[in-house]
Amino acid sequence: MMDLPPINRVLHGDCLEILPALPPNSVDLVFADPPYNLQLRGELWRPELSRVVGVDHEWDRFSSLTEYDDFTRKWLSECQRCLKDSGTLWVIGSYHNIFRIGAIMQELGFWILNDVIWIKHNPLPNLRGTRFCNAHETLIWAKKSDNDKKYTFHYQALKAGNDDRQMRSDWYFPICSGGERQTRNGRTAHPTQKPEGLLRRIINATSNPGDVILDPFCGTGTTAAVAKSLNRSYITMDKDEGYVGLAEKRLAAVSPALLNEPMSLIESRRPKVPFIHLVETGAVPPGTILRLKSKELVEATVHGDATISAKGHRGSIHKVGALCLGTPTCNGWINWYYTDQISRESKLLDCLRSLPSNETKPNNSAFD
Amino acid sequence: MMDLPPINRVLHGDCLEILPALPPNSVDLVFADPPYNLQLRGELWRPELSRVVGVDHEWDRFSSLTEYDDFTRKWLSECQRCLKDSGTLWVIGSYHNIFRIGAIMQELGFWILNDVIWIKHNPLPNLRGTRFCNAHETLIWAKKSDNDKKYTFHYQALKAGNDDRQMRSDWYFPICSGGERQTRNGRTAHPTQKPEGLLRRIINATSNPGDVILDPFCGTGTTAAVAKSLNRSYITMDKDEGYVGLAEKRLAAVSPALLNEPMSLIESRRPKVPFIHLVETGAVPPGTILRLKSKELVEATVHGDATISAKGHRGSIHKVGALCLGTPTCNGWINWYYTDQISRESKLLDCLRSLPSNETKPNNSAFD
DNA sequence: TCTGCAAGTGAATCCGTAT
DNA sequence: AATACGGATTCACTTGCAG
Repeated sequence: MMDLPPINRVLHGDCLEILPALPPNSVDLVFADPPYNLQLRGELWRPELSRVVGVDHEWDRFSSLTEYDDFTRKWLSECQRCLKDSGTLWVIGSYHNIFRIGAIMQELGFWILNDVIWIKHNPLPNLRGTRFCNAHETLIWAKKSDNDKKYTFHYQALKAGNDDRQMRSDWYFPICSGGERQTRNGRTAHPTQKPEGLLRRIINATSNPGDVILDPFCGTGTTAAVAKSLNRSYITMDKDEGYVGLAEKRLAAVSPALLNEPMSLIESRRPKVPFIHLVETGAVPPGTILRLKSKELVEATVHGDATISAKGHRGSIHKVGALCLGTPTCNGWINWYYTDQISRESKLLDCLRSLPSNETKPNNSAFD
Repeated sequence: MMDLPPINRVLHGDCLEILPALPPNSVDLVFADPPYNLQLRGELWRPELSRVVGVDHEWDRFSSLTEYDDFTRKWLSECQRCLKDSGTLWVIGSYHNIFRIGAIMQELGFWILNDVIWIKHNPLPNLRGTRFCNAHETLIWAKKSDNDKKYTFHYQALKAGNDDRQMRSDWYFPICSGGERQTRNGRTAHPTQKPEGLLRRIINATSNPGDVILDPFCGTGTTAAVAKSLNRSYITMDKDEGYVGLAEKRLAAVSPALLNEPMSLIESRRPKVPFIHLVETGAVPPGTILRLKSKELVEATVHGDATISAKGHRGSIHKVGALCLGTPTCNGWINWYYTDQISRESKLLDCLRSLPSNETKPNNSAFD
């Protein structure tokens, strides 16, 4: 057991060996981005015949679910021991691993406070059209245990920074790219580097300056870099010596913020409501007739799948609009009119898009 | 074991007793909204499954977790048995129970296809200001097993309804309210009634008209009501006789949509012209030289049997393209160029198939 | 200096039918 | 059941270079 925790250094080694040597009840906040156990099979190619570089690294390979669970239980258990009673822990994962992590956390006695969804504006698309595009990752935020100790949560500051509305569990950040993305020999250094904005929100929201933050899976050192810039201390480690060196170099270039410097917090916007939403919520039920903004009268019928059909064409409001108008492109939102059922007025579809969704509810059950 | 499944009725009883009597391999789609407030051993479970009730904290935590796990394993296992090999299952939950459900699903051999986040426009705020506002719920979509049977997924229709962009894993629906909310004696009948729009998307996206949909936790009957309105059959049940009556009444008022084509219509594009057709009709006569879209010049000769040859390879436009490019796969239509005999321009083979739908890509900037 | 086009890329459990 | 093979499949963003 170490007498003093190894603060503000990047340790080289396996967290399962280093964590047991840390003193108990000494850490204020844990952020962990463990291997996801992706289990990729074949190669994946983009339609234009470039290959997707998947995560098929040694550190993400486990022989079985059981082996992954054992690994998870060990590092979570050690983090729990290191946490102060008032401390909290964040973990991030995807559907491959997050259910196992959450279940084990509950078994270890962690007290879940929230799950938070990081929604990516620019995820990798589903290239084969076989599933929904995987556009998010899940974070779990939990107390060390169901104790009475108060945990750090800057509710008011978060609210003030969020247009005076309380911060919700859906967070919007673009994936890490551009200058923030760490490189080695001109190539992406780590396949799963997390955006600094995400860490900035986590650390600002759930810790205080001077706190000790533990990240057992250092990678490119995002947690440590943001912690340092926000005047927190960090304890971090990685099995891969290359990442240790990279993180050390990155950290050397980070200077702590002087005061409450305004943080550049890059956020992406929430996606706009697609046409299918209006159909599903009953604002534009199947069978609705739309009219095109054109010289000749063109009428289209809305179908249950939110496609429309007119003049023998079927597809999206945009495609069918373009085909009917004979133009290469068409923004269906500002070219199709519907009849408002109350005022009997003809209105642009786009008007329905800006309505709060609770005003677009049907009063009848199901579709007739 | 029943000879005929009890289609389109609301059964009264515990799903753990009714499900075992259903025939195996008979259900196309399962939607389950399992409870986490359970009355077991005379003890009302709290939303937090790991709530410590008694003196022996460890024992109580594990006792309540394992009881919930046993319950979960049983109903999931029965649903899995009832599912066709091509069938898929949806479950919805919150951080209180979704991690246990997901972990058990993986242990039972379900193959997760996506986790999907239902983001609520109007969630209940966190009234005490102690956590992030819980503004979402998590859905898991999974195949019965890791088999090679094709599951139903209407990719193209979803894309068409989503402004011509593939549907993502973040879904936006307001919570159920207004006329859709079921009441009993003027009060909310069920605390967690799901919005019909959510079920509409699930059922439209992952089933076909005529399919059998199983919901082991009927509640107010949202799944059954939407299934009926979309011309699907349903099997559903509830322990609570009050809910059975309520759901029956609700269902009696639902009429199947008249206008309801299968979503797959949009996917059954007009049959495309095979390459041999172009050779036979003289559009690409034997002897034509094709050039590959690649850095080095690769030329191929078209033969009378619609094979091509280049660099010692002979076969389809796809196979030879892949061999010349060194890629595992290649869509020859969009990688081989021919010279238009009139304009003398180099054009993609795909142009000869002339698909109007390809010419009307929306201009994304028009939607911002 | 500015604009436009081409190329590159990101935690991915990613084909379907006929023989 | 296993294999063969035709051909279907991507979104938002950044960087770099040409003009």
